[in-house]
Amino acid sequence: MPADLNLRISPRTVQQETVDKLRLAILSGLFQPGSRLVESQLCAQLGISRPSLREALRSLEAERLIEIVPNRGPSIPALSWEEATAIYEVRELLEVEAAGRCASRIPAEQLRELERSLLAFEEAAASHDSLAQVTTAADFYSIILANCGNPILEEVHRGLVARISFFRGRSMSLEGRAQSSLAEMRDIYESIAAGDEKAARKASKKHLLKAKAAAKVAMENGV
Amino acid sequence: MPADLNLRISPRTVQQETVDKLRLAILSGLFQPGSRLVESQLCAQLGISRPSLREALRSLEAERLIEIVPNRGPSIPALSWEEATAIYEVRELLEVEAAGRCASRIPAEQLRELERSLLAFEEAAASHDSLAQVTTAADFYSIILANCGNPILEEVHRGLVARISFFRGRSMSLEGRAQSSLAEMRDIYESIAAGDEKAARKASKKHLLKAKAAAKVAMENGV
DNA sequence: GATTGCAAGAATGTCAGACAATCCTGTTGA
DNA sequence: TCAACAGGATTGTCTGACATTCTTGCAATC
Repeated sequence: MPADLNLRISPRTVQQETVDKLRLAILSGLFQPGSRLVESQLCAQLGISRPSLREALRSLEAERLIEIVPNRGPSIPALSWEEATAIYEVRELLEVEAAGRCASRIPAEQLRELERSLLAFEEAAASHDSLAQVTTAADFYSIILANCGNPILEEVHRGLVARISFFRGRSMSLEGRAQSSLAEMRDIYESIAAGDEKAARKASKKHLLKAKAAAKVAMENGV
Repeated sequence: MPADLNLRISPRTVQQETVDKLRLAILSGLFQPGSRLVESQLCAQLGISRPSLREALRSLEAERLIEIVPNRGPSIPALSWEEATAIYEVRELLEVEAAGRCASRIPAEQLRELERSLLAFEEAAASHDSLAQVTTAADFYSIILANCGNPILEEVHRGLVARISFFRGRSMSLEGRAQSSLAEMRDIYESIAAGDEKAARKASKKHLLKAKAAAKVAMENGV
């Protein structure tokens, strides 16, 4: 029996469920940025006790998905454009690196998976379902990050992307953004498929810069 | 009155104090890797209640400084060399970028601060106090990261460095490591002082590669 | 009318105690 | 020797409580 086969069934605790539910709610924009989360209300809605909720909130605070100010409680942080820019810059650093590494080491099976996710995004881009666009695009990146050979890169990237999900939904719904995004992602895919590390980095960098620019436009339009 | 002047005095809560105390304890190696942290014991030692402790533990879990397995409780993760390598690689990515940016934008006052920290490390290197060496070296990086113009870069870097503190103490006590580390750091400082971005990146990269190699040796020696 | 001061209500920070579910360990029995 | 089991230890979760702090509306003052 392989040693790394983890047979432990990890029971899902109330706190884990709560973190997942709240994270999903935040990422899908259920709460307005700046709005406060009242513990007693959340307890009632989630059907859990206050200690369990507070543990979950501490986890989300450490992920920077919420802020907790002493004696004021938790709230959804309003991301400034400066912060978003900083995140995009670091994300670029990580994603470019991941794409480059991925080009030289992705297994054939995973490459097919990447192609599938590209096709899924193509379909979403053709429709006008911006939620599907964001989801399928996220899948595409996830596969790249998961195959770059560095789990930390993946972990950090996931954390950062979560924090700018607010902008990604809005920029994707800009006129023509989905289509040009598709073209850029196809470039990335083809560079990786060709095993061309340098091209993959270049394509990835270009994509990120355009995504950042689109996010800026979306923000300034105040969509 | 400037809008960004934060006059709010933020009261320190029990949970914050606890997170800080435990983090410090973990980083200074008070707990053996793999050892379990028993809630009731920690409560007694810290003089706090279990709910407060559990909140603090969730924060530390999200920072990846401890692991919490359902029904087994918190423990200090034993970092494998593969994980440490992955962290060193991402750290390299971030630190090289930060050094490069820093070279072209650090204010004169902060540059002097950087020089002071270099001198402090020099002093520590001359002594055989490896704790002082790690501390002063950390100060040196902190100043670079704080002046790279990207707070996210700094934040992510801090999180990663914390996780490999275990190795840094050990590698610094290798024969001659402190001295060669000093030479590398002086290179970085001088490149930054000269405003030479390219040289700063190069020097930073070289330093990181050597640090990683030293950490590997330290680990294999099983110090 | 605008501002200050105050008081009631709401929300948070923290604790104590409880109990079921799970894990760990040593003993017993085959 | 190995498997089953019993007991204690530990965690997951809840309820309830209370002091402290924040918020808000109203009254009083300039």
